[in-house]
Amino acid sequence: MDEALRAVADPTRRAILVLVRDREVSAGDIARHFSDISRPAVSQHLRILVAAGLLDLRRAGNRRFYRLRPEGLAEAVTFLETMWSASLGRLKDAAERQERAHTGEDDMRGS
Amino acid sequence: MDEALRAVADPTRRAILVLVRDREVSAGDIARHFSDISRPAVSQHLRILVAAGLLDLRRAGNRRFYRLRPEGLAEAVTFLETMWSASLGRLKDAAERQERAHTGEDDMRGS
DNA sequence: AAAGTGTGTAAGATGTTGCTTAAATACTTA
DNA sequence: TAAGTATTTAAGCAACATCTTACACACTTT
Repeated sequence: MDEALRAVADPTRRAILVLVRDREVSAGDIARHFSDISRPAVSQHLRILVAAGLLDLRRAGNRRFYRLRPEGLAEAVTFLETMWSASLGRLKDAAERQERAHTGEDDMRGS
Repeated sequence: MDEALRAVADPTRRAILVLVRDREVSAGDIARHFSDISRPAVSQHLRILVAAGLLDLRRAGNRRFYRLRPEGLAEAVTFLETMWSASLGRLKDAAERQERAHTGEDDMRGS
């Protein structure tokens, strides 16, 4: 998870993920989308993403095709969702508190 | 989102988030959980988390109480889930391909 | 008001990241 | 096999992140 979250923390790498989400894209085509940084820079980002398990690589002749590997995000998604779900808990608590504040009203739900 | 994901990329900060997920915790109590790093280091992490919108701060007398602010994770969670959902798409595609491979079988589902 | 707690800020050392240019590798085509 | 195309690796550098120690601030208690 650590590696995946570190990888995803960089905006260029997030842009790459979006680019290869639905289809394979060659290293060159990916690099062409980033006019501001050099091809080697993109290549380094790709290496990091592959190492983090976030990208699948297929070598075909001259070229290398990258594609999102969503399973690599599993742990990161789980972690963030677990944290995120705390908001539901808080809303629920607030609702219960408010409900209890209505004096004399019975709570229909069990527990 | 960028700030939130960068904040979450650090393991110490993730540990802090877990610590304050369900309850308020004072800066000192948080720091006590990290025997390996100094109190000021923890304080700096707290500042980063607050700046990223991931922590709520309540000052009470001498102490400062921190608590998870799940809304701060909204964009990050959405992004990761969007990426993550690509796996569902892929499984669906694979299933359809396989189905089509069964010669002469009709596809019952529309589209 | 002085001393005691709890906490944050400043300054600086150290390690890490992300970029660039130059060179190397891998495969393809003439 | 020589030249061409696609891509990565190497080396070096500037910027940034994280830690530490020393200090400052804000409240509380005596």
